[in-house]
Amino acid sequence: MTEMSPRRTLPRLDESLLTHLPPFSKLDRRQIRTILDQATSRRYDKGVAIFDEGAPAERFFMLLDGYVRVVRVTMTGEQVTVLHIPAGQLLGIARAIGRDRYPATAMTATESIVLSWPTRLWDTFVAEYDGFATQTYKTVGDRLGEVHNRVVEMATQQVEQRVANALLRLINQTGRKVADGIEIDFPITRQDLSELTATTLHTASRLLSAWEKQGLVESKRRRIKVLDPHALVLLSQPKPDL
Amino acid sequence: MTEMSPRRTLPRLDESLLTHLPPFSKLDRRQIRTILDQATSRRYDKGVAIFDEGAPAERFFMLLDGYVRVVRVTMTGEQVTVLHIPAGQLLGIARAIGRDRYPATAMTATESIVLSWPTRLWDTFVAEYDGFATQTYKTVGDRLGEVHNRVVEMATQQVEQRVANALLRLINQTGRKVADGIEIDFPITRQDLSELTATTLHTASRLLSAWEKQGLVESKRRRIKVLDPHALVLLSQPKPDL
DNA sequence: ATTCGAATTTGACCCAGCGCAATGTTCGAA
DNA sequence: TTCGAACATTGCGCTGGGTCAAATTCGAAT
Repeated sequence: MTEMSPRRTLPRLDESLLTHLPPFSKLDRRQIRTILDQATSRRYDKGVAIFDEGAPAERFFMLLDGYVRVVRVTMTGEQVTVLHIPAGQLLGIARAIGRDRYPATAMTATESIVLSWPTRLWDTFVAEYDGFATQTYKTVGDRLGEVHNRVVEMATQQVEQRVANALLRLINQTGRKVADGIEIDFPITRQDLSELTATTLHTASRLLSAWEKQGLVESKRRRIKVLDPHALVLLSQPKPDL
Repeated sequence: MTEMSPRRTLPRLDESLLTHLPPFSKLDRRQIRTILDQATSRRYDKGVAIFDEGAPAERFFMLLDGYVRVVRVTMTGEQVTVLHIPAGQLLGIARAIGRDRYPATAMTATESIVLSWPTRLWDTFVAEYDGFATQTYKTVGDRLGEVHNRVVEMATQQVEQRVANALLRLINQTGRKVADGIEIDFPITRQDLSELTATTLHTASRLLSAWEKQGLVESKRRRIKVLDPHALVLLSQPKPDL
């Protein structure tokens, strides 16, 4: 079950895989073909590390499908999720920021499909492919912004607000509309949610229970469905002062 | 007192100002001369904004002397210091990450001297000056790492540890050795310290008082001197479990 | 010297949310 | 169908640190 699928280079990756993704969107068919031919494709099970903090940055990656958490582990062993990366983004781009080791661990939050290239090709990509660098740096900027937001959130918001916010972000990024609400379309445990919001499993569970009683959400094990997003938005807002 | 010194282009900025700074260190005299001739130099009083979150990124900056805090303001008006920028770094480089507005406010933590250029020149610099882009992106990477650290710190550490850490960082970055310890060589209030560590003025004050009683630090108003850095390091470490 | 405001200190109170612990539920594997 | 492991719920007690309030000290300006 924790066994990995073998790494393999698929004989024919379809070009349409990349044509819509920002870093490659300006390229022509031939260029994309070249890029794909140099890529390695691999599937990862849920919950495994794509690369580890501190390891030499030998490859860089494009997340084709799935979801990845960027995680840091403290000296005392607890995990903190620093940010989430959705499908369609590059990751492990240490090279872009002048590092030769990965600054954090990337771990799949769901089963994922990932392309990768040897880091050696990075400079080639930047030099040859128009818009590649620009788009990449835009991504870096977005991430910087996201992490800034996390800092602000953690500094100023209550746990309840943070959890509400996290849920909202999740349904925005990976929400799937269903009959009576929006469902997060991948398995997420209370534990995951607590790591996202820097709280404990217990508090997260209590909050979800409370919300469920109020009819805001509905959740079975590992599945969360938001029935009333607007009410969550209200919760995520700081309390109106008296 | 809150009056600003007039912006002015100094007739002769000395080239040695820039030669040692990473983004420019690979350039020759003539190139640096050109860069300086295009620069505007300006002094800022302590506590004023160099640029504001959301404003069009019309210029980018090099902090020659002083200290700058990158600050975000929440909808409810409280300030959160996201990171600190020491002299010798670029700032306001929205352009580098594909933004056309500043994503946060930069505010002087001390009196500061700043060079700036119109954003229009950014692409020129990147294109013409070898190593400029690379070095800049390294800076971006460092900042990303720093903010990551803040997230981890805030997620896992107690207030006491965070404040200890903040002090240690301050003495590392701007510490001045004196007879019986290391002094932070710019005025810093308890308030400042609390914003750095996401706590309250009161708690920060209590902690410093306690440490002063134990002989770890010594502080008059706006001045902090660390007598026993090692003890602080111990405090900054998570408690050994029983 | 006197005044005034900013910075600091300290005490008293209180509560969000963490730790602990026990129990219940769901699901996949055998 | 049974079993075990992973996931979830909930009660209870406790405390770190936030809030409120008041007093004190320092420094700079008049």
